[in-house]
Amino acid sequence: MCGRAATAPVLSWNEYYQVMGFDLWLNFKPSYNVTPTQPLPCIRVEDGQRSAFVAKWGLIPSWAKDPKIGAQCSQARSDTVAEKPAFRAAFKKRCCLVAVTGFYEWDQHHIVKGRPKQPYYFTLQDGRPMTFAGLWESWVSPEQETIETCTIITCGPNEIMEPLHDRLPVILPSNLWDVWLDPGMDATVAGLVKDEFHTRQ
DNA sequence: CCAGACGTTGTT
DNA sequence: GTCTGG
DNA sequence: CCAGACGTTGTT
DNA sequence: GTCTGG
Repeated sequence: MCGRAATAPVLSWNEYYQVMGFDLWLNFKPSYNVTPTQPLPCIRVEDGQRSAFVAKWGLIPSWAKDPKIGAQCSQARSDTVAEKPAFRAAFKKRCCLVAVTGFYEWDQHHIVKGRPKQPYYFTLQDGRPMTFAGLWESWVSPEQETIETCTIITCGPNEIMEPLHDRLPVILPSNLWDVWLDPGMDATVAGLVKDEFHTRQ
């Protein structure tokens, strides 16, 4: 992973879809700056098969009366996600991958360090898309409209992020995708939260 | 018992 | 849905 | 987090 | 200044 002053992603979405192994995804409109409540491309396992879906960023728990809570549930801390009422149900049964080409993070220490106030764009060093550990949820509105949402897991910073910011999305290497997606592997998943989340990528 | 929260971030 | 605070 | 708004009405 | 929406 590396950070640079914010610029455009390095992979086209067509290339991205190919790398991720999915067909072109007609109902997702790529964006250079996704914000909470906007759609993100996700991957989950249904009947033992990976499938792609689009979910609004910002998890709305199934019990929510007001969907606005979703905007505040755009991230879930790795150290508490298993217990928090808003996330624990999804954590047990609805882990997903969130697929992006990169992400922005603002410089938390710009004033103290005398740096310009600006966001940085982070990608993997080789420019491949990256895959966040996420959760998804399904919420039914009073009008019986179903809304699928997602959140991303965050952990502490690695050595690259640390000078800029104290949080970092959990980026799963490809050998952990199936582990994270397996709904039957609670113990392993819990282990991931405690251990792998804090390793460096 | 009922009512209300349920989350993250930041903080010169 | 489930927990906490009053 | 940042960006952008920042009002009024009504009241089974 | 502070809240809301993205």
